Amino acid sequence: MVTIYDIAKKANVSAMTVSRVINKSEKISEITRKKVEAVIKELNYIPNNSARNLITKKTKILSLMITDIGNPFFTSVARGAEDKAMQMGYQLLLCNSDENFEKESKYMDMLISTGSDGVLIAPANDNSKKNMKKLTKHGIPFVLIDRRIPDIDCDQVLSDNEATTRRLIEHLIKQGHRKIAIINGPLVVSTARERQQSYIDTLKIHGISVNNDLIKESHFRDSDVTNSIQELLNLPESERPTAIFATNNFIGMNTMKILYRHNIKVPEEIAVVSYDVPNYTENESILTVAEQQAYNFGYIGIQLLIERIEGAAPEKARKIVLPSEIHLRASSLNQRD
Amino acid sequence: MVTIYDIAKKANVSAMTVSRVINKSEKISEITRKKVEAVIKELNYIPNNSARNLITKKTKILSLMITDIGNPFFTSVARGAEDKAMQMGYQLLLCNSDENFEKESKYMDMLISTGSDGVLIAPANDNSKKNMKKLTKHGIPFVLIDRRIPDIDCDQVLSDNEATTRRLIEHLIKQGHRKIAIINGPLVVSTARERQQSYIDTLKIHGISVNNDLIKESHFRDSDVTNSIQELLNLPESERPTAIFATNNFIGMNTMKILYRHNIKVPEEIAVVSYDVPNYTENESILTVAEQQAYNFGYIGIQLLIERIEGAAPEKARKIVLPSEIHLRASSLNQRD
DNA sequence: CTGTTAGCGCGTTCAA
DNA sequence: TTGAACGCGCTAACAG
Repeated sequence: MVTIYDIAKKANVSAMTVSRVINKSEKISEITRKKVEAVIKELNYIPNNSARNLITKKTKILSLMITDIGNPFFTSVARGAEDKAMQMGYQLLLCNSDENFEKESKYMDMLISTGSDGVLIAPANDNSKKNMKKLTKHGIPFVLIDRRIPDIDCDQVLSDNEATTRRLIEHLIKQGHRKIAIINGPLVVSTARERQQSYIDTLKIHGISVNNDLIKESHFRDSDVTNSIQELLNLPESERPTAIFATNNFIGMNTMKILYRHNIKVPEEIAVVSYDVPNYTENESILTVAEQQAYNFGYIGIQLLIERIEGAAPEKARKIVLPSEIHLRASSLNQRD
Repeated sequence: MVTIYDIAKKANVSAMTVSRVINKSEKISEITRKKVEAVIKELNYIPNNSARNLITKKTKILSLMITDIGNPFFTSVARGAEDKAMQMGYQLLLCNSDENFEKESKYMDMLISTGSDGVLIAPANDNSKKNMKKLTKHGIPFVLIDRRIPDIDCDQVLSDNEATTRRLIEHLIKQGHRKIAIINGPLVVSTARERQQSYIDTLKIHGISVNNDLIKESHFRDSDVTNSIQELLNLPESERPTAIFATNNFIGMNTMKILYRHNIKVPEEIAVVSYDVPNYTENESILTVAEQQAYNFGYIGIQLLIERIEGAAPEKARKIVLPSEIHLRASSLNQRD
């Protein structure tokens, strides 16, 4: 391995001078700089980051903690994060928590050990608070995306859960629906809570009483909605929903799949709307969706994070809310429209 | 920051003993081990990898170089890679080359500097050979996935391009098609070449002459097939294809989209088959596809890589070929079937 | 089984 | 503008 000492010897300078050249110090004569640079190129020297990190405590590595890169939403988040990180000279470590606090914790230790300069995180659930405290204790800045955590005050990039849900539900109401079911993720996740609250509030505003039999809790990942839908279908005619609000893309996709299996016509028998889109690369779906700015969650998140790391951020935590765009499609539109 | 010395002092042992406990050395008495572990937990100690790497020359970081995490194929690859890496105690650095050699090179320098223990790479194209040589020069093992590179002998995980293409084309021939077009990626990519060769060979075997007007070169990413399809449609009736073979998922998806825009009925007017699937999370498409074991490309690739890194691999390079599974769907099936 | 010594490659601090 | 000494946190090699 080539070290600064090898360079120093060959260039007839001290190691320190070489170090200065590498770190683009100003206080180097043009002549010695050229000389050292020549030797560096000649010997194909690449600095040892481990040694450097040991002193500077900086790695130029950021961690991206998401629940699953397989979810198209997070795939786009990752792409946005990656683009910004690369642009700013950082590299990105990928972590999939699978909505699991323990797995998240394990990653957390690894990324602290590696010396991540910062973490962009969509926390598994409210328990993740412990992991956030751990980061704080280790002096590692983090930015929350998609999901907030009670009592954690930090930079955040969030969806407009209240407004988007309201628009989705009001759309259904306008289509004549009064019995609207919600199939949600676990309520230990902030987005699930906020979407559910907005669902309830919107119904009430429009004078529709909330029926708890129409509120189902499933999972955002591995969202097996078979039982939920079966229960909805088993309800007496008077209660049976004419529309379903799926609170994330997987739930939306699986809801469509299961309804299809039950030979239930969408939207004639049951209309469906989904928060977030099942597939960001395709656009031919019949599903009415609220499309989030997934890419920007990552891109802006990393931007906030780097500003924080490099001391370019205001002391006060920043909260960015990214509005969604609703695409009305066949799954929720009456034919007469 | 808590160091092994803090632990040592509090546990009344030497730093070395603490180090041994951390590294799960066998030669530690049960009693001292428990004692040390207790203090580690109490002080929330997390090892500093930079310091450790400085000595061991290992970072426990692997890099995954793919062309685009936004491509569902590579998303699954990434998930498989991540799972195996995590399981083996490694972390994964994500790199998107965007099918671009220059971008790949830039990442290459970064990951060498960071000290990746190894690289799992789907190379941008044949030019990537230079980057492979660079890795070799720096003693960094790598495993090629999806795409091979001429004259580079190393562990590889590849698709069965020849056989899968042949089965796809023979399926079309059996459906009565004789004028079969191919919309391909750039021929500087091995998979494009192999799929095209197999397409040509299969036609010849079945006594169908190859018409160069039916061979179109597009891109695997940003695959704008508008022109290619326009040209195909402009062909005189006698030459106009009755079927299209799309050589990757994006091309397949976009082909469907453009045909739809042209109001061309699939499969009645033009049948379509695609190598690789546009969406791994959904299964309701009408597109006939060859589904690759994307997850295993990543999972097995990382396995080979780690074996190589840890000296557990045979000297001879290993070549794993993962067969695809063909799903026959409406886009290529005659109604009378 | 445990401890001591030395040094990994580099940047900080200070002196020249 | 340049250099010498020191130490970051840890582990290899050896000694006990």
